[in-house]
Amino acid sequence: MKILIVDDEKDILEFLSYNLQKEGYEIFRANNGNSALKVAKKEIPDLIILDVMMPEMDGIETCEKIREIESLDSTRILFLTARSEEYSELAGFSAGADDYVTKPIKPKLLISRVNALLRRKGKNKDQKLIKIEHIEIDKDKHLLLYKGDSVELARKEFNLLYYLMTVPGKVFTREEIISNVWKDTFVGDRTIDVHVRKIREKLGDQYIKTIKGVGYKFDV
Amino acid sequence: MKILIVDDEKDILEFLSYNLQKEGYEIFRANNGNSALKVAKKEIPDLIILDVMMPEMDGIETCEKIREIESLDSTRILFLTARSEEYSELAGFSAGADDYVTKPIKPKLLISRVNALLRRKGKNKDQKLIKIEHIEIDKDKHLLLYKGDSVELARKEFNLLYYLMTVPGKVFTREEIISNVWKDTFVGDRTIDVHVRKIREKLGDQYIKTIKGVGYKFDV
DNA sequence: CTTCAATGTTAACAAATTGTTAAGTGTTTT
DNA sequence: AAAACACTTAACAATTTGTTAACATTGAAG
Repeated sequence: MKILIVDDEKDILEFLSYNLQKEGYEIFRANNGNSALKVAKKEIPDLIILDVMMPEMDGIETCEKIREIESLDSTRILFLTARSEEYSELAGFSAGADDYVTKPIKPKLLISRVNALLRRKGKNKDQKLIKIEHIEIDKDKHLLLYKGDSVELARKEFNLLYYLMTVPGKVFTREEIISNVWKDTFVGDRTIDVHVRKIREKLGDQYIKTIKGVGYKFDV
Repeated sequence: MKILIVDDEKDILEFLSYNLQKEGYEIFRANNGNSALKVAKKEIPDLIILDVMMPEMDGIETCEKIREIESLDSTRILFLTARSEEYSELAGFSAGADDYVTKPIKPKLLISRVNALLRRKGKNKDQKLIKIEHIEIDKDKHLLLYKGDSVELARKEFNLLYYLMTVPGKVFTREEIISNVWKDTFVGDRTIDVHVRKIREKLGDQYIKTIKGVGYKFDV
């Protein structure tokens, strides 16, 4: 994970770099907004730590400019702000910041916030588009294509198939399926079977395989 | 860009008008909440600068009323507040303010905040023109062309259709639609359906598709 | 090759969701 | 001020989806 630190004070740059490098992050630095933009465009960091108070272009403005850059739309932004500048918290969030930390900086706190931000970022990579042989499934569009033709699935059928396709070949137990597709509602024994049957009706029998005594899997 | 300044103190009105006019903005004035509402409805300013402390109707209340006016839903609101009135910061944001500046007013700071707000507003014009098959939609002109002919949609119908067309094919949940088209106002369950029906009446049934249990999508 | 638990199938029913109309309220235009 | 329009809601209709019960079939263990 790459982190870009932007501050006009050398001491703070050093201090942060040291602490975050220890955590295993790859660090880049800039000492003003313009140089930050340049580095960010080139390196596409996962996180940018911005000091609010900087001469020329301040953190807020830099943040706004960063948010205009398409390639950086998944980059997180964390602000450093003096405790007194209370306004910056609000302005910062409205400029597109994800979090902020007040000075004086406590390394432990900063690191935990950084870890949290990047953990949250990494987690968002659940696949929304899965393609296996002739079958494509797009969660956002709620669309299933079989050999290029759209196949209509009801919500539960869709969710069930999607869930099985997230790990092709893996056998999901009934228990796993219930807790992921049905969440908290309690349903009877045959419910899954009926849904599986409806999917098979529409897609053909060969894709969802029954492993007797274990569960179901999606396979080609 | 039009700015409406609302303050009961003549000096401040003068001071702000002078400074913002220099920046090239078209200025309107009001010295109380009621008159502000009248002018705003007529002129549809891009930004309203509101003093929090005013006799009769204060800034917060005025802001709330502004936010209830349909035609002003893309208008930004900036509060002027004395440093001491910290409560106003929170109340202001929850009333729908976009930013605030504390008195005493520093012209340079104010101007940079105003510029930032209006820049952000102008920025949202990516995708203001969407064309899909026979359907063209132009957000600025509030214009919808179907096979070259203009089709009149009411504001909510237009906003709803526009929102769905921003990502053709993607299913938008009712929740997403409510929070993007209706912002903070709370409306009942059937409201979306009724608007969808009206759009379908004018455009034909084939474009907005219902995904039962999930939401609606625009598709060709 | 039986046996029997697990799974498949069907249809009926229940539940959830959406569609439609009309009426009430508020807003804008004439 | 009246008329036209826009928006929301309520009430009910229509539709789709989800679940279950009842019975049939399957396939692995003995």
